[in-house]
Amino acid sequence: MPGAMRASGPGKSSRARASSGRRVAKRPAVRDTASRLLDAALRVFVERRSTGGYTVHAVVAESGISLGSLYHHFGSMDGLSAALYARSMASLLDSIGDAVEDVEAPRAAVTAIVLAYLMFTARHRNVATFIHAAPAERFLPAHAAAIGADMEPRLARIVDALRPHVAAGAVVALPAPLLEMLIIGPVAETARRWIAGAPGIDLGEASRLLPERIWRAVRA
Amino acid sequence: MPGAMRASGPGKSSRARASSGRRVAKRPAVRDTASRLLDAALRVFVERRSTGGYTVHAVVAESGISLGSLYHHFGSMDGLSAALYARSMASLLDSIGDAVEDVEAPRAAVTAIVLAYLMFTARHRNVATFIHAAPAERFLPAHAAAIGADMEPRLARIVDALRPHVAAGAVVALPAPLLEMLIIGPVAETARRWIAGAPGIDLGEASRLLPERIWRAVRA
DNA sequence: TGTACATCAGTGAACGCGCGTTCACTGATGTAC
DNA sequence: TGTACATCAGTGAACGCGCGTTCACTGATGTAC
Repeated sequence: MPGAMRASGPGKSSRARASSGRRVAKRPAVRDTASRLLDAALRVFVERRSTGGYTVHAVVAESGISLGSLYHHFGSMDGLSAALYARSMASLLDSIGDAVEDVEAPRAAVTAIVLAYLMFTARHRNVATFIHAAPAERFLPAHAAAIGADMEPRLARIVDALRPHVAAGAVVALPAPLLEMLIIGPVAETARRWIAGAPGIDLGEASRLLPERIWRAVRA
Repeated sequence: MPGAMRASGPGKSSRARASSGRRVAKRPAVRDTASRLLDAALRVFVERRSTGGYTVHAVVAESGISLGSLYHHFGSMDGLSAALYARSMASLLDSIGDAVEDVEAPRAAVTAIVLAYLMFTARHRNVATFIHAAPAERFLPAHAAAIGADMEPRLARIVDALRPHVAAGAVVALPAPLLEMLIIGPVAETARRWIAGAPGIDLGEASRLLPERIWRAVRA
């Protein structure tokens, strides 16, 4: 009985068939198993967090991958959560970094950051949900160093995009963290409430109205 | 052995002595037991959340009040958490409401809200910690209605303080939620990071610099 | 006033469930010689 | 090339701990008559 319905998931067999290149991949890549576990963890977190259903056993059932394999790759449930957080933050920060890259005008740069954040939230709602909820979970402190190291260069890329405009006097010369609060604060709070389903929050409306107002807050 | 160290906590006996009025309170008021449990819950949450130590048994040990009494008053662990959240939010919203009341000028009103939020965070760090972390816990959905009813009039008081300035054309006529995001967003994010111990976040500095910038974001 | 009863705050041992974790195992692939 | 061994992804039954909750109880106070 155990394992009866598990033999041929959509994963291994179909992928082996699909790779019609030089070498047939008989053993699926490590990345595959790990990222399928992360995908399952995200779904379970978003769908069952409110009922306390975010558990190893639920992730294992959702992914169709064995419990032992999860521990083989991530060491612990907290390790899995930390890896999911790192992957989620990387995705968000890269989206913003890509959007602001090569934007010359200061106002356009601020607008690009705001719109990229809101668009990411709309397009990857589950990821955004995890990003905003995860810091309150208990896995963070233990993995803070690794996560910080992963985020640092991605954050720096965004900060660097604004630095010349501050130096040139186009953006107000505030301490960097406060400048970040003025730009990210309203956007993050909007995302948070939209995710929570608060009434009257419309990401399209926010995208139209917030950039102008945030620009006014930070221009010199 | 059990109960040996519990007989004469600072609570009952000293309070009975202190009330030297007409009638000696032989049985401590219900509010006392309930609020001592809430106080203990807050301490336990702040001190042990990161290690998963926020549990009924920990709250009971911290408070010196029996487990059965906790269930008598709050019905469940989630009920206790929800009550703590309602009390915490009421405290924050009342602080802001008091600060903005009777402030005439629009700019002064916005400044008062910002400063009241930051000052509350600095003065009641534990309460602010709970306010920001609690929405990610699982007790909220079940008690959302009761908590919302408790918050509604307090929130309305703050919104009403700004409404005339929007009507008079001194504050930009944005949808109410977006106006709220522009004012509360940077402040809430600053508070969150300060609580998390992020480097470079200084509430005094934020109090000096943010009001001016937030005012620029929302003035017409 | 005294007696009987109802109400309610408060107690803490005990329970059962479900959680994260462990571990002995299989089998495929890589490596040495 | 074949043989022996090492490595590593993957498996799932089993375990023990600690969590939230229950419940039969005590004793103080309020109420009826």
